[in-house]
Amino acid sequence: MTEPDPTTSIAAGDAPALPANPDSLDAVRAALIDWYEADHRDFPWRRTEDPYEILVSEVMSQQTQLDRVVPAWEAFLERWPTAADLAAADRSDVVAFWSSHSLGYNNRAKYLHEAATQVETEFDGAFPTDPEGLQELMGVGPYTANAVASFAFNAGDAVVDTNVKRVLYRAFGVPDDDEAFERVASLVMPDGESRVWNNAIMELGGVACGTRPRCDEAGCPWREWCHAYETGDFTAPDVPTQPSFEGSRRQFRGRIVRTLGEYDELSLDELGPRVRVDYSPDGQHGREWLRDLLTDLDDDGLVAVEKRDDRTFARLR
DNA sequence: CTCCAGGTCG
DNA sequence: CGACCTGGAG
Repeated sequence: MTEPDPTTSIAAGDAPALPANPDSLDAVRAALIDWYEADHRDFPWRRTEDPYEILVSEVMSQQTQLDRVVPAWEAFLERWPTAADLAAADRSDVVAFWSSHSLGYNNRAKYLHEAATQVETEFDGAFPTDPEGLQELMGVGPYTANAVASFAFNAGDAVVDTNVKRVLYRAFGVPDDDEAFERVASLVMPDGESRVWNNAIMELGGVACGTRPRCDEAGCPWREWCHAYETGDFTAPDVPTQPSFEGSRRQFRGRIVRTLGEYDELSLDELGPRVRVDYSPDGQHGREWLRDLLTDLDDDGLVAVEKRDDRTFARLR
């Protein structure tokens, strides 16, 4: 019989990359875990295995840079230390907290509150421990379910986010295809090691293999196997560029929620000028424009709109 | 100006 | 598939 060829690619595509030789695959795995355990950023949620605390960190991290998440995460947990505490809170308080801490996407505050309620009412106060169960929770999709299962219970599959995709694309020539990323990510993760592994590969994507690669500065543990390091081609998968936030509908939705978080209730003409300086009741950006935004926020369950005495009032819901 | 742990819902 | 959020860093 022939010896296994150590350069054979497991990844699809034409770039030879991930070693098929089991010994080499073990070496690839061990190198990353050793690198992570030797030194990594000390985020506070990496010191807990409480699924509630992990979930809060994951939801916050999806939209905000990690350094800015830390103080918000600590303040949130100080105010609502457990899922039961959060479930018992008024949703408007949770949304107001979210907005005042500039955490973005107020809908996620609503989802988090709803998820805590589900844990209390549908799961008897105990988080599901596997990704399938976790996905039952509002606002928890495949990504977050895997992350929580991994970091809280060491029971997840490989996490695939844009960081992981970029690492796999560069290092092993995995084609820019979601199924290929899932397959290779799952293959390279050592069985039963989701907690340390997912932390480690995301750390790699965050500090060594970002948009700007820092292979040598960060002491990347995969240099000897890395296709990009060998060729000098550090192209990364295309990430869809998002429309500018400035002046967008989203920006004004955010301002409305933040403003209502500071008041009990406001009429249209009280709210308008606080949301945009060029508000004029009958102008281009007037009552009609504002009422349209409030209607959507009402539909999203974030704001309550009420007509009284021929006037319209809004409050956080 | 673009990028950043962008993923989830309807 | 479109909508949803922020602001600092580079």
